[in-house]
Amino acid sequence: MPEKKKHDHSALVDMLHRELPDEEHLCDLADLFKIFGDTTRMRILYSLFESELCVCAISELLGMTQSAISHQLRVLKDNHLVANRREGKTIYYFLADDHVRKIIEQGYEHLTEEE
Amino acid sequence: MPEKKKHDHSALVDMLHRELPDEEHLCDLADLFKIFGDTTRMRILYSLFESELCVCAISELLGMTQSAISHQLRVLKDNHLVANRREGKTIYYFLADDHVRKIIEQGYEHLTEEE
DNA sequence: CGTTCATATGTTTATGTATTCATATGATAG
DNA sequence: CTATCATATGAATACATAAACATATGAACG
Repeated sequence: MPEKKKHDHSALVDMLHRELPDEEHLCDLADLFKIFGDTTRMRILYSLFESELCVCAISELLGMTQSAISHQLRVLKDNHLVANRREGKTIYYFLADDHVRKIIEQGYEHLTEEE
Repeated sequence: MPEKKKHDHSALVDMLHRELPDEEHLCDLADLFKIFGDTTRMRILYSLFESELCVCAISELLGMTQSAISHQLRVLKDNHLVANRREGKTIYYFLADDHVRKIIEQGYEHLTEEE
């Protein structure tokens, strides 16, 4: 039997290992928060709190190029945080889900209660 | 007076500009979510859901070097998501705030309701 | 159909950052 | 005060990614 040296946690570690959710779920969760973790995307999402907006309205509002906004809208759409509808040439984006609001509001609470 | 060309949103943009919270707040919010947006940090936080743990227990549990864990614990601590206490040579880390649980749970809900 | 407007996408570049490796701190025991 | 254990930190490297730029798609209109 192996000598027990130093700080030994094997029992605790074994137990917790059984309790932790799959790595995959935790990874998905991190990936979700990563989407919120960018100022441009956060500003876009916040813009859409009020109402749906077309791409060029968002560009003007945030003072950024249409390309930059389009790229980020794609990320948001791929992750089901926004959706869009077409009206002629114009495409309107809107929040896909009420969870988006809740997640952001929860984060906001953390910040404000901290100061 | 300037000719009105193309798609014009100036009125809408002006209005929304007044409604958007400061850039600073939105940036802070993105920075907060950025912390959750890393698999290692997410795994650490999840480990601490059960109970406080010392650094080397976390390292063993996640199968990562002590250094990597220490670096990430520093990020988490600087952002007030975890706190620690000393007991001799050992330092125990724990969740700093119940918001941490809530934010993660909210994200988890979004993921599960989606599939 | 060819032009124009709204949006999307591919590529490049610059910046941020997670991990590793080496080393430092700091507490305890002897 | 020296050795050892737990943890922290500094520097280097490797990888991810946001924005810019150029170009492509795709709808409407004459």
